[in-house]
Amino acid sequence: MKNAEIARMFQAMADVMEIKGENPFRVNSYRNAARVISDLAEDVAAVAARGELTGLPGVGEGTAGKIEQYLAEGRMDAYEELTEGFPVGVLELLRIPGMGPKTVAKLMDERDVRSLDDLEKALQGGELEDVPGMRAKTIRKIRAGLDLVRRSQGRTLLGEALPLAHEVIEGLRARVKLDGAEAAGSLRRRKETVGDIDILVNSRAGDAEGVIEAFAGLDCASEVLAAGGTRGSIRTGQGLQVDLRVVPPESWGAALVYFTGSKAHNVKIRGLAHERGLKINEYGVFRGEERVAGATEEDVYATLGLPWIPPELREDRGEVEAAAAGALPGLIGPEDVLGDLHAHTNYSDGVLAPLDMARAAKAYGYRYIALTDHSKNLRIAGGLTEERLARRNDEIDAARAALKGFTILKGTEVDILKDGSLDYSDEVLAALDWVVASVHDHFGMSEKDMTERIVRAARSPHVDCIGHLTGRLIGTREGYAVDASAVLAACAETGTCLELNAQPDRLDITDLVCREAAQAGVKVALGSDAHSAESLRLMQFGIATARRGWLGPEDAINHLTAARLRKFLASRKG
DNA sequence: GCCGTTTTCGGCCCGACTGTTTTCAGTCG
Repeated sequence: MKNAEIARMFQAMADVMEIKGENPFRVNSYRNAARVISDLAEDVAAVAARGELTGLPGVGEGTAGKIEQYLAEGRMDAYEELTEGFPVGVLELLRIPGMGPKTVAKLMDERDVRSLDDLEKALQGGELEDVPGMRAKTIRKIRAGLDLVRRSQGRTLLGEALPLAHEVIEGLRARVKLDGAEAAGSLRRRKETVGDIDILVNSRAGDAEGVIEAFAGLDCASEVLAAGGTRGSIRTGQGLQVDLRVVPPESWGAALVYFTGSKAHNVKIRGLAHERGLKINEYGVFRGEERVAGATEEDVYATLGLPWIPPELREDRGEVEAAAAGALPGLIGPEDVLGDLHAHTNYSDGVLAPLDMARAAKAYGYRYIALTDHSKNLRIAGGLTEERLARRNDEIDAARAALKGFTILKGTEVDILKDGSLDYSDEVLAALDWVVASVHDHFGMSEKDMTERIVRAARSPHVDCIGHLTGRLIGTREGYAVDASAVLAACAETGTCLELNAQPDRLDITDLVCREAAQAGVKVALGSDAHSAESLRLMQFGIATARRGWLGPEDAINHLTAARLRKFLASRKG
């Protein structure tokens, strides 16, 4: 599947055009194409085969032609022409907060800065100090931004890594027969970012070489770093390293435990093994020379007197003690999430009409969806004036009539203004079923001011939920400074929910705050923040984070049926 | 480059904030 690769190319072309100062509308259309392709649930090649590329929103003849050329020839003239002679490192510079295309172009022209390393040197040498229009504050901001990008470098979002891991495993299955294959490591623990992908394959020694050979021959392998008897290593087009290990059946469970980690978790269970006179490694559990377990994870944990521990918990955050005490939490799963509580329609910045979005949610298996379009303050995202909100609500009424057996909640993602007041009047908010309140501007406030701002919103009787608590964009933007505990305390007092935004680059609140919320008695509201039918499936990353945060079904408000949810909301307002 | 029950050409992407300025350019959501 070439979706990610093609999306990346359009994104890169947009970046280059922007630095070169080309027509911003044209740039935007490339970005739009990139987003549509990466959001696509199916293989873009399948869409192309049906001749339906131009049916995708924002894809016209030009874009379709480029995609078709890439699918047919593995290259794209437009991409090559644009990027020829353009230093690849320059695009990295755009990831620095506060550095946009103009600044990048200026530093390129005036100081020959062509990469993060060049920028580092220029900063150290004080070379930026006499660049026109650049003074101490700007330079400090760039310095801080560079540090942030450096820190996050080498990590890939779960949302990118997981589909890639599936692709690798499916690719292997298509070529060789496997008894079992699973992604281990931080990916299996569903950490928000991963450094690389570790894949284990369960196969007899005699078949190992064929597996490695198939692995090295995968479409996504742009470079083969190693290919031995039982291990292989490739690098994908996106620059992500994938390691493969072939493990014999008798060691499968032990290897899974060992390579899933975390390191701290493994240290802990090795300690337990030692107390029992056992030795545990990636090949099995041993008493002296004798292997006493190893074929399954359950067996391995059982030799330590423990039940199987879900991978998401394996961080040495008390899970081993809880397991020993028979007190592991029953974790929330996809089947427990009965509806999505954050989604946009084409009234604001989504792509589907309310009825179509509801149909998509129903097809996804939900019983309800909250349509939470932006409020008027957020103009760039098509925030709704009161008039447009009323029209959207009328359209929801019509959609309700057309879609029996499914509940559509009239919602909003209302901006929390600078002073903590809301972007709609109490009257407007009172008429809605579900109100998510989010911060979208003035990120630079002090922690004290930001906390007061959000707490004030949380205390509004019309606010059902605080959206993306910190506003972070993983690897791109630090969240705003906010005292999560203070917000939790306010939410606990008023019965306001806290959103777990499932977008893979947000995952906001974090796993740790999830756990704190549950302890504080604050319900978590899972929302995909979907802007299209395809992005409804991003919910899986929210669920993964909730599991890492030890949440059970009852900790999430989405576990309520539509009727109970309405009752709960009514009781809050009453 | 895309798009069209106002348009096949001319809009689309607006406004606030920041830092550098003395009237504005760049970034961001």
